[in-house]
Amino acid sequence: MELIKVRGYAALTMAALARQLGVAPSALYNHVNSKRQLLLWIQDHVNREIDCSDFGARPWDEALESWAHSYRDAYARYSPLVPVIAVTPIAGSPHTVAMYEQVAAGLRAGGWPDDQIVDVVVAVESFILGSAMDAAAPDDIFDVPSAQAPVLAEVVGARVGRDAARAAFELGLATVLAGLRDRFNALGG
Amino acid sequence: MELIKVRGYAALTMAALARQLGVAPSALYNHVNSKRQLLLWIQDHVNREIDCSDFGARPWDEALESWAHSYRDAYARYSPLVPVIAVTPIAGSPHTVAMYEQVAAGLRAGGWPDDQIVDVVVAVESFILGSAMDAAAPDDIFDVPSAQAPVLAEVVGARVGRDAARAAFELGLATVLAGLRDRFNALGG
DNA sequence: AGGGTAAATGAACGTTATTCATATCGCCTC
DNA sequence: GAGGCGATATGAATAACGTTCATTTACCCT
Repeated sequence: MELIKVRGYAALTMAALARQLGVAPSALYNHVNSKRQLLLWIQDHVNREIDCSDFGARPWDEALESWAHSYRDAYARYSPLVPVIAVTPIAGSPHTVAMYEQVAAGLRAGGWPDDQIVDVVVAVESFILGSAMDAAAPDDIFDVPSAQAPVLAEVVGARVGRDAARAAFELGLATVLAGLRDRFNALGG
Repeated sequence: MELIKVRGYAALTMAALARQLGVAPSALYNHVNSKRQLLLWIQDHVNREIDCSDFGARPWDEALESWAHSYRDAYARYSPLVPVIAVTPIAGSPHTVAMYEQVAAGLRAGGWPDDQIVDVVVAVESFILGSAMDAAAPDDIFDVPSAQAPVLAEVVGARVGRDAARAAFELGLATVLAGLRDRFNALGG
């Protein structure tokens, strides 16, 4: 984790890690099966930073909101992990399992039907992980000559504020939560 | 593109591409600067598959819906590209720029204010790209021993149907669109 | 005292993307 | 038709990378 924080994610190589530990690269393989497994350990560790404490303590939508914020902020700092975690089974990552258990229990207690809970979680998580990747994008990603795309150039210029990725995330999260409340209220019939 | 389709994405190596073309690997560098640039060409080509034709022809929310479907389906087939496109400036990818121009113009014509259009697009796109990555995940990604996480195990079992990733995407997209309509209707004051 | 286990080592391998000096081919101009 | 130039192909080479393996070292427990 220290190596990633100091030198950046690309610097996390087996050789660099070994050097950091004052050890030969091959020695690492007495403790970890592969680099992929190492990344899974890191992912499970990062997931400990995610705050699920509002589930059970507050209404489901507020809990979902603070969870989403915490989740996005954690992976905005470790965005190269996103493609890994998106396709990796969670069994074997205890903190990850514990997180999902808390989220699922919170939604169930909030009144969501069992057969929609996973889809709701996956949908929200897809948005979160997409936003975390977007947070790693350069600020000028949409810059384009106005001769080529006049409308686009104009609306990009109309965007105000400094942290553009965060603003888009906030708008999107508010939108998702509003939509989920609509759906939830329509459940009763 | 043929190489990816037949052998899978991991098989797209500079050496394999050269062999496919009946040429030495080093010869490729007379035509492309790096593998990253090659991926950007592929991305721009994939973006041609995305259907934007409803923008301008139908209401903004319906256009956004068909665009999102088309976008997700395209990148569900090329999910390893997602982390690349999420952080790459669009200038220099003509079809990509044209796509965003059409989306931006459609939202503006639909009545969205200039200063929210980019955030709306980025938010929807984050959800789409997250969903595209999720589509590449194994079906049993959430399988977990029920002793470890009883609620989670139960709601995972309660999920019905075959294409789980698609179901989550449909639920999420409907949710996002509902939330956007709420926000749009609240604009007038 | 000795055996077994955990951990470290250096050398090696195969796979990447990428660079470079050199060579070939074909077209345009004189 | 000769000469040259630009575009392209080539093979050899390099630097990372993850990973394997046989071997040694160190230490704890009996």
